[in-house]
Amino acid sequence: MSARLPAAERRPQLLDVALEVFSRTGFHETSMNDIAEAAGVTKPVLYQHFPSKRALFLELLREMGGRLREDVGKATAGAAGPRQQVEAGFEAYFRWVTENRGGFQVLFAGDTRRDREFLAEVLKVETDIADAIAELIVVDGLSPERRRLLAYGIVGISEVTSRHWLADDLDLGPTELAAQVAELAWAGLRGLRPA
Amino acid sequence: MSARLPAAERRPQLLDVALEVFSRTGFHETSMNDIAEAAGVTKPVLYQHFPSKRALFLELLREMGGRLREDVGKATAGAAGPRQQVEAGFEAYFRWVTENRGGFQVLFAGDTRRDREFLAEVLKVETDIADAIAELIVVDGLSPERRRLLAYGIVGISEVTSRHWLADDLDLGPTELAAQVAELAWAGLRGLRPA
DNA sequence: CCCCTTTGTTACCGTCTGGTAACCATGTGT
DNA sequence: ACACATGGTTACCAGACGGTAACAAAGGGG
Repeated sequence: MSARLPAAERRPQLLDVALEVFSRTGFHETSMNDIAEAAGVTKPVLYQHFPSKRALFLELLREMGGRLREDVGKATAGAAGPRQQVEAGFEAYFRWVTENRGGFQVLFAGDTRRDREFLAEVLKVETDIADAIAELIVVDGLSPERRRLLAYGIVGISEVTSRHWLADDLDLGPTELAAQVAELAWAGLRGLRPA
Repeated sequence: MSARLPAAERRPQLLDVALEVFSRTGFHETSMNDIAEAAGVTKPVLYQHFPSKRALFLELLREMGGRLREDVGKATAGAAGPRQQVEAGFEAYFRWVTENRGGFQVLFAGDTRRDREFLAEVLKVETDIADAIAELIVVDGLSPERRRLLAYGIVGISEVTSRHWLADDLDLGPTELAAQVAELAWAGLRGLRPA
C-alpha cells in the first residue's frame, strides 16, 4: 500500500505512528499489529527497527520525557527571578503539553506507573522539576524533605490541570493557563509561614 | 488447601485479595489465575462470584472511590470555616490513603485512565472534590471554569504528594502531612488576586 | 543485464489468558 | 443413611499476541 522507505525515514515515521496509537490505546491495549497497520506496514517491519514492544515504548518515553525536561529547564533558566521562573516553567510545561498531547498521555495518563522501567522515565521528569521548585522555597524551618514534598505538590498542580485542560478542551492558551496556575502556585509558596 | 467458605464470606475475601493483587500488578498484568491463587482457590470460584475480570475490577473501583468521596465529604461537612474545610479535607484524604494504600494505587496509579468505564469512577472522585474546592474560591472576576481549573490544581496537589509520600515512605503522619499541604493550598487560594 | 543489498510480506509458532463445561466433595436436614 | 444444595476442582477451548523464519520484490552499481 505505502511506498517503500529507506530506514532513515521509516524509523521516525514508525515512532510517530506508535506514539499516536499508544497515546490513544495505552501500552497494554495496543498490539504491535495495530501500530504496524496504522503505519501501513506489516509487523516484521516494526521488528526490523525495534527489538521489542517494550523497547519501542521505552524509546518514546525517553524521547518525550527528555524533551519536556529540556523545555522546562531552558525556560526557567532564562527567567529573571523566582516568580518569573515559576511562571515561565508552567508556560513551557503547558506549551509542551499542547504541542505533544500524545507525549503527555503516554507519559502521565498511561500504564506507566506499574512498570519499573517505565516509571523511572516518568520519575526523571517529576523529580527534575520538583527539585527545581524545591529550591525556590525559602521559608525557614522546613527540612529538605518537606520542601521536596511541597514541590511535588506543585508538580501535581501542573499534571492534573493539564489533564483537565485537555479532557474538557478549555478555551485557554498555554500562556493564559500558565499565568492563572502560576499565580495559585506562587501565592501558595510565598504564603507559607515559618515553622 | 484452604477451608471451604460460605459465599457470604468468600466474596469479600476475594475482593480483598483482588484489591491487593491488582494494586501490586495493575489490571492488565494481573490474571484471574493470579488472584484465585492468591486467595487459595481456583479460577472458576472467582467466576462464581464475579461475572468477569472487568466487573471485579470495576466493583473495586466503585467501592474504593465511594469510600474516599464519603470520607472527604464527611470531613469537610463537619468543618467550621473554609480554611478548616481545606485542612480537614486533606486530612481525610491522606488518612484514607494510608489506610487504603491498595485502593489508592488501583484508583490513581493504574491503567485507570485508558478505559472509559474505569476512568468514569476516577473522575467521579476528582470532580466531586474539585467542585467542593471550587466553591471555596471567592476571588472576583473568575469564571466558573477557571475556578474549577484551579480546583483541579488543588486535587493534583493531593494526588501527587500522596504518591510521593507512599513511594518514598516519608516519616509523616496523615495529620502532619495535611497541615503542611493545606497551608500550601490555602495560601495559594487566598493569595489569588482579583482579575 | 545481472547481482546483491535493502525493504517488505506471508505464514507460522508457542504461550498466555479470559472464560466455561463437566465433574467431585462436603455437610446438613430429615 | 441418604438426598440435595452448595462449594470447589480438573480439564479444556478459542482467540489474541509477541516474536521469528523463510521468502519475494525492488532498485542501484558494475
